Formats: sequence, C-alpha cells, structure tokens
Amino acid sequence: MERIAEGEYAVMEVLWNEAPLTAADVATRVPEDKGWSLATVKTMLSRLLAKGVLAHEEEGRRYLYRPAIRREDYVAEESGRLIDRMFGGRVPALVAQLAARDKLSPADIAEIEKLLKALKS
Amino acid sequence: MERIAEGEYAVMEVLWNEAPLTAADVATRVPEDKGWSLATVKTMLSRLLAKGVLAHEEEGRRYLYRPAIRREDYVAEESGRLIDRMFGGRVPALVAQLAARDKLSPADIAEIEKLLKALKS
DNA sequence: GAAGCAGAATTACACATGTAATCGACAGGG
DNA sequence: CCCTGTCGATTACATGTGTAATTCTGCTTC
Repeated sequence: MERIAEGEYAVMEVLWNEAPLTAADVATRVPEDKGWSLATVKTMLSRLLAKGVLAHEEEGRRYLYRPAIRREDYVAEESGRLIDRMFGGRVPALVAQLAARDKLSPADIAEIEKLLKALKS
Repeated sequence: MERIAEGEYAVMEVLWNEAPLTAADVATRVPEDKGWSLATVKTMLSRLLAKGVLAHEEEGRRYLYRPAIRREDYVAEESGRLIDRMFGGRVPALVAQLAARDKLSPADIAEIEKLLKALKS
C-alpha cells in the first residue's frame, strides 16, 4: 500500500468519515487549522487518486471521491511500521514507554486491562 | 524538536547505540540492507547536525559525532504524534487496534498486564 | 450566443529527503 | 617534498510534499 503523507492523511480522514464527497465538500470538511485553499485540496485528491488510495466516480461534471482503502488497514500498517522502527516490533516496549511518560491515565489503564482480559478468553 | 526523516533515523540509531563515532564508523554500523555509501552517511550526519539532533567534537582532523537528544525523548514525541493523528490521542484505541490485528501474543499480553499492574501501585 | 463561473487538469515552485559525486585541505608514506 | 588517500564541505539531482495559480472546458445566465 502506498504511503500517505501527513497532509494527505487529513483528506483521507474526511472521506473515511463521510463519502462520497465532491472536492468542494471535502475542502469544507478539512480542519480549518490547515488553512488550505480549495486548490490545495484538489491537488491532494489527485495525488491520492494517483496513489490508488482514493477512487472517484463521475457525477455529472464533477467527481465524487471515496476511499479505496480501509482506515483500519492503513492505520494498522502505519502503527506497525512505527512499532517496528522504534520499538523493535515489541508492543510491550511501546506500552512501557507510554507508561514512563505518564501517557496512561487510570481510565486508560482500566480500559486496556479490560481489553486484554477479553482477549484471553 | 526537529523531525527526523526515516533514513536519518537509522543513523541516529547507530549513535544512540554507541557514541561518539566518526563518520566512517557510523557508516560501517548502519544496517547493510540500506546499501548506503559513505558519502550518503556523511550527508545524513550533516543534516542531523543542522537539525541540532547531533553534536560533534573535533578529534584531530575528524569529527566525533554523538546524539544531542535522547532516544526516549524522540521516540516519545513520534509515538505521541502517531497516537494523536491516528487514534485521537487515545492509547486504548491503539491497543484495541493491535488486538484486532492479532499483533499481541500471549506473552505480550502478560507482559503488558504486568506493566499496568505495577503502574497502579 | 457571449460572458462568466465551476470543475478538473496542468503547471509552478520551494523545501525535504534519498542518494550520491566532487572539491579543497591536509597528513602520512615513500 | 610530493602523491595519494581521507576528511569535511559543497554541489547535484530526482522524487515527494505543501501549497497553490493557471488553463481548459463546458454549463448557466443574460
């Protein structure tokens, strides 16, 4: 699967949340803090199409864009890549790191424990 | 802290494992599957210096390079960034994703549970 | 039917990155 | 003392990315 750049990822997010959309609709739904013009969004859409991670169908004179890959699949690949690179593929090392940095609230801990318990049954 | 590109990260890894090193020593320690020439490694070292994530001291006519940032700090920042982008900052969402993908072996699960238990005391 | 507007397609341009080659200085071997 | 190998520094060049502007083309509105 082709890599998706950070900016492009924001566009994918929009379409994973709601699809199909026209380019203009995507533009209005991109987080405003990006400050992108419609032209920029269109460039992203073209590149994502070229990468094969988006599909489009014609609707009259416009295109309707929709994701061609599933969010879970992409997220799984990217997080796996990071875990491999930074933690030698060892998930517990990642969790230990988060713990050491106080990134785990008591609620997080409880939730993760519940998840793990469910896994074992 | 400046971002470190993927290729550059491999160089940082070498120096986090052993420092200080000369450029030539770094080159021999970079994973061979990268297939980098000495020149390439030198370019990376310069860019990492410019980014302020490496420091160097002169040893005769050569430089000795050493990390200027800690691995834990960089790894924490990068993994935080990914968790924010892909899981809305929710660590349990990441763990759930890993679980759903069978990325957690029974040994991993046991290890993580032990970590979490220790956290609560 | 001409003029303008709305879409996509094409082009632009700077900076980052991967991957070097080349240059200029110097040190050590003959 | 000169040659050659070794350093870092400078330059190179293609591709990716952020961020558009411009162009082309057809629909809509006088």
